[in-house]
Amino acid sequence: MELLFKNISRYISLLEKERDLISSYWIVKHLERGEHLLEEGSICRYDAFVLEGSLKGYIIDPVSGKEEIIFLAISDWWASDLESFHNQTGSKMNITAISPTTVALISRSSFNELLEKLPKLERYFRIILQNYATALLMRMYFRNAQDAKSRYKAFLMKYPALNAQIPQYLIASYLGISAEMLSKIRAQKDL
Amino acid sequence: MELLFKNISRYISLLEKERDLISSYWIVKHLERGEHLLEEGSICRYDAFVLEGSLKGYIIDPVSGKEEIIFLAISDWWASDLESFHNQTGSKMNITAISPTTVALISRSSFNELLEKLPKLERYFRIILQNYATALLMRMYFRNAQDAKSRYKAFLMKYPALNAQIPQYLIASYLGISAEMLSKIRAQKDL
DNA sequence: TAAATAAATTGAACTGGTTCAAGAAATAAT
DNA sequence: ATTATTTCTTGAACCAGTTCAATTTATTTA
Repeated sequence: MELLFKNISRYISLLEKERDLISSYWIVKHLERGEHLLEEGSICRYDAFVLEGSLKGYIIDPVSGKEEIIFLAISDWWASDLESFHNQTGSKMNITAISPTTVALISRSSFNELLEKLPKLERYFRIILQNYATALLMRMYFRNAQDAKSRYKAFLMKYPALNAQIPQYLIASYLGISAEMLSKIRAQKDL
Repeated sequence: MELLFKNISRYISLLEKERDLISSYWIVKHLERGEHLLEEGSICRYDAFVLEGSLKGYIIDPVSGKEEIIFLAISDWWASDLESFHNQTGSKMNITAISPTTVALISRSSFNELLEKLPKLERYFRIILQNYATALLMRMYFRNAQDAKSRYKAFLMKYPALNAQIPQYLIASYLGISAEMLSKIRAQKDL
């Protein structure tokens, strides 16, 4: 939980008793490799902050049955289906542990209650969403504007920690390229 | 400005004097067709809310010199380079009026001051950013998971107003396909 | 309303990346 | 340790969508 406080403290300052208040709203949960945090069709009951391990968020193509990676999350990242969590509607997404993982969870009702009791958290969430939206916009741009190799190079620069922890075929899908293509790119000597 | 209040009121309630306070922080500006709101390299000084008309946000490819549409914005939408605005750093983006356009502008310092005086606006911005991030994630997903035709069909369903107001070649770029391809898709009878 | 400019269309040649298939290497389970 | 499973690699055939080029249609502007 220390990790979450540290993350929040980057944007707003917290008093001792505010930390305690925040703490009381969260549940820590452990997931085995392959265990689901969210399954397609069900409602995203919890917003998750990753304390340790790694998760993948993905959509299964109804035709080919293939996983399309939507996001990857490791320690110090958030992982949930924003839409499903906030509207409490059925999710199109699956979230599954890639490796043994520990997450801090908060339910929708707790989330609302916590924000009412501690309105300055609105600011924290506003800022991290701002950063998230910026990152997403660039990720989308790069998918069309740059070829597979440049995208992988940019990914290596930006997320070395992800590259080290996540299997290559999932990174390929995250980048919007086939696993075979990424393998061929990595085989090239001029990276 | 009434449009902005209406937009905000969808998520939080505003008192008469709060509206007045908000009003005092905004500048209304008119842009001619082709006029720039933001140019690559310069700092995004204002966050813009579109009152009337249409804007395009785009990045010019350094190699081909082609415009890559990042976003399209019409009446009742926000339009700015979030990253450049919040960090006051040089932008990679251009924002230009597609047609004669009226925008409401707020500077970074006014934005901060306004949020301090009226903290409940944090909540408004948090929620619209949440929705924005959700929309972006889906837009990115569709670019890889669906073919050009399905993307255009989904676009027609989701943004009929955009389709009616924006030239076809800009919509093509927004969807991540060539103008020629979109022309061919539209020529097909089974849309 | 005519000339100039911008936008849309169409066809042919091309290509970056996919898909399929089959084997090798690495990792996990017993 | 050995087996089972998952991940990675490599090559060949293929294709959705691009690029280029030339023409038509629509929209501005003087």
